[in-house]
Amino acid sequence: MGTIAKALNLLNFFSENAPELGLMDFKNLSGQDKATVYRHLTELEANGFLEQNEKTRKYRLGAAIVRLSSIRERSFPTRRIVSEWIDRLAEEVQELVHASLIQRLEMSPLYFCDKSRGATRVNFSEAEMLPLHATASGLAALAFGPPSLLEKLSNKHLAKYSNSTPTNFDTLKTIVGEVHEKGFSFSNQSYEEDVCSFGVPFFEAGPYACGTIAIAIPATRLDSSKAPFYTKKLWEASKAVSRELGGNIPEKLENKWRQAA
Amino acid sequence: MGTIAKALNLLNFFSENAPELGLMDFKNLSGQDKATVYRHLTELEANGFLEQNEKTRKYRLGAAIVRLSSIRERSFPTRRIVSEWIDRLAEEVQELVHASLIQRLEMSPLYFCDKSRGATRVNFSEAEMLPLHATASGLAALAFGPPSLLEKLSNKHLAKYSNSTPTNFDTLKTIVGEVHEKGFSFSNQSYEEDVCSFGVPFFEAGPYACGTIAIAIPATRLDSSKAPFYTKKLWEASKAVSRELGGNIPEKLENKWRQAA
DNA sequence: ATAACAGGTTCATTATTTGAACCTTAAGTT
DNA sequence: AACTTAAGGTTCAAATAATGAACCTGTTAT
Repeated sequence: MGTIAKALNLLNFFSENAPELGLMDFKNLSGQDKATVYRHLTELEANGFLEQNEKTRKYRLGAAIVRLSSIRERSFPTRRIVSEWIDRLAEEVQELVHASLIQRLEMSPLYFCDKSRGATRVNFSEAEMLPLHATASGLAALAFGPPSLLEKLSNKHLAKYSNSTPTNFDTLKTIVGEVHEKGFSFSNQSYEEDVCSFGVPFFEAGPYACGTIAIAIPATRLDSSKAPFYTKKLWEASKAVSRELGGNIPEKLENKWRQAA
Repeated sequence: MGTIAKALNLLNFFSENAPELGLMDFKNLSGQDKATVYRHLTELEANGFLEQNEKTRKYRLGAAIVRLSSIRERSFPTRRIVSEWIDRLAEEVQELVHASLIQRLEMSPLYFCDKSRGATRVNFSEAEMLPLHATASGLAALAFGPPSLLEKLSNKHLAKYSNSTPTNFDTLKTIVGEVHEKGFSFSNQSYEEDVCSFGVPFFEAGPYACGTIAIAIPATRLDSSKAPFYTKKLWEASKAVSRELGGNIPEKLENKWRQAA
């Protein structure tokens, strides 16, 4: 891991629950030497990627990130477009809905909205990258994203998150094949115990998905008779999002959705 | 400049007009060796800060930036809060309004909205950092932000952007004193020829401003009798934004505003 | 066919990053 | 008031990672 990666990786320790971190937090979380971490933090701060609280000396994500994000969103307004439809979908299904983008061999959360009403709710963090092989999002990405994704997983270790996580590549391949066949993915507590989810891909340009939309539901609340309702709503949302992003649902997939609905 | 700074600096070449850049663009813009730039780009991409268009091989800002920005905004929703009031202010004054945050010795654009109707409009880029000594934003930051800002400028070269840019530190100090006295800043084409602007500080925590709000107007359209109207509207917006951010307008400043209005 | 150019790669050289140890400040304890 | 602890921050020789000239590859234009 090069210096740049080490420095950027420090930013990944922030989350909604940990919006401010001190030098020692970074040291412990990253396992790097204090001096190294300190220099990286200072350099990130000098470039506006971090800001330091003068009093507590803790660091928080900086203005440069908001500025760059804003530039990206003005040219590729993925998040704005996605968020509108996710909000609507969350309202309709009354459950947590999230959208994520394919980033290397993980899914990077882009937006989420939780309108669930039951006694329990799914814990979702925008800071946490999602694995491809263990989540409905990831499976939809593997089935409809660039084929190279699945290939690249073939020689990777598939981490076991729960009893139902597919850890064998051939099993995964079979599952992905089924997802491709059905036109949506389903995860039964394969990432987090007690959470089930449905996922569909969305498209920005070219024949392969750039991201996914998923509904996550506490397993105890899942009513399997509602599955067709969830998938139908996901398809509608994906079509809307893809259209607005200037993307096309591949013809074969769109036919599948039309027939099933 | 360390490796990290060199890599992060590459991200600053993006703008609304240049949302995608190729290897050679970065090489020319940064003046660095092609191999160096390439490795930096790859490392940024591996960490999600860039994405590469498979066909054109050009790079654009990546999903990680949007994700991190979203984490920051969920904990410190500066941009969301500011944007609401900027939109409203822009509607009221029918001119370009922007908010920027103090970042080191520059102002980092946070949000802007242009509702101007005249024949000309101010060209504003979210990608471009604003100098402290030559813009209304910067002067408001110098007058009401941390006093260390002005101190740090004392041994810096003050770049001359136009005939009316203050390039002498003592002149600048006098101007900043006047801004402090009046409770708002005014720039008469001191950054861009043909653009005048009014600026006020806003507050998040502590006694010093964290950012500024400014109205930018083509010089030819400026009606000086409207100055009291602009400053009054700016004060209202700053009070609203600061309140929502959990900040306080320092008592002396608030009194000044109350008397002038 | 060939030239021009952008993207991408290599490897010996060079310069930067690294980390153990040290310093400083603030808060809590005796 | 002296002591302890822990966090932030700094130093400098040693070690490692970054660098850039030259080279390769693929695409486009003539």
